[in-house]
Amino acid sequence: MAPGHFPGELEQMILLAVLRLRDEAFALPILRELDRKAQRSLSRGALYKTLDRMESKGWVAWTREATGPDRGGHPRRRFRVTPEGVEVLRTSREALERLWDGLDPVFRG
Amino acid sequence: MAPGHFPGELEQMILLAVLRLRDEAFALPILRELDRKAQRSLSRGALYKTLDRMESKGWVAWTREATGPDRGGHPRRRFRVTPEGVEVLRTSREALERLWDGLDPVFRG
DNA sequence: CTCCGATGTAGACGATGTAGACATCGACCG
DNA sequence: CGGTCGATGTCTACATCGTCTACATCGGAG
Repeated sequence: MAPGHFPGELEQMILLAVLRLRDEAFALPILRELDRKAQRSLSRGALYKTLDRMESKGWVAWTREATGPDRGGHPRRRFRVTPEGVEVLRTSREALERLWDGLDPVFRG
Repeated sequence: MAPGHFPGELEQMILLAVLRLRDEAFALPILRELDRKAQRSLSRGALYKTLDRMESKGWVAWTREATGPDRGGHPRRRFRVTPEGVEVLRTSREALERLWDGLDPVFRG
C-alpha cells in the first residue's frame, strides 16, 4: 500500500504472534501467545476485530478448519500472514530499529 | 500506569525522536528526524496533537524557550521524555523483542 | 506597510483499540 | 430429553490515536 503506512501497535503484535504460531494460529492460541510473550491481554472481540481489519488491508488471510480433533463447536479460523503483512512488519521494525540505534544504552533497559 | 498500557505506533516513534535529539527536541527537528530515520512524515498539527496527548499521560514534558537565536516568532516548545515515558518505551520494545525472537530470519529482512 | 517564514493552536474526522453481549454447536450429566 | 459448559465466532458501541487543514502570532526583509 502507501509507503508511509505503518501497522498499529496492536496490529504489529498480532502479526508477530500469528507468524510465531505457524500452523497453529487460531484465535485462542494467539491470545495466549500475546499474553505470555508480551504481557498483552485483550478480549477475543478485540482480536477478531483487528484481524478482520487487517484482512481487509491484505495483511492476513484465513481458512475455516472443519471442526477440531474432538471438541465440537464452530469451525475455527486458522490465520496466516500474507507477504504484504510480512512486508509492513519488516518496514515497521526497521524504522524502529533505526530510531533506537545509537541511543544511550541507559534507555534500553 | 496500567501494566497493559502500550504507547501507540506514532507515539513510540515520537518518543524516540525526542530522546535522540536531546536538547534540540523542538517540533520541526522532530519532524525531520522522523522523516529521515523512519520515512515517517506527518504534519505539524499531527505532531503537536500527539505530543499534547502524551503530556497529559505524563510521558513527555516541555518548556517554552524564549525566542530563538535570531529568528523571531512565537517562543518555541522544547520537549523532553519523562522517566515514565522512557519506561513505557522500554516495555514496548521488550515486548516486540520477545515476539520477534526466534522467528525465521527470512521475516526480518 | 506587506509579505514571509517559523511557530503554535483549534477543530473535525477517519482509523485503531477494546470490551461485552449474544449466538452456535457438540459433549456431558442427570 | 433438557440443561449446562466450553470453545468459537459475530456484532455493536465507544474510547483513544493518528492526521490534516485552516487560522493566529510575531519579527525581519522588502
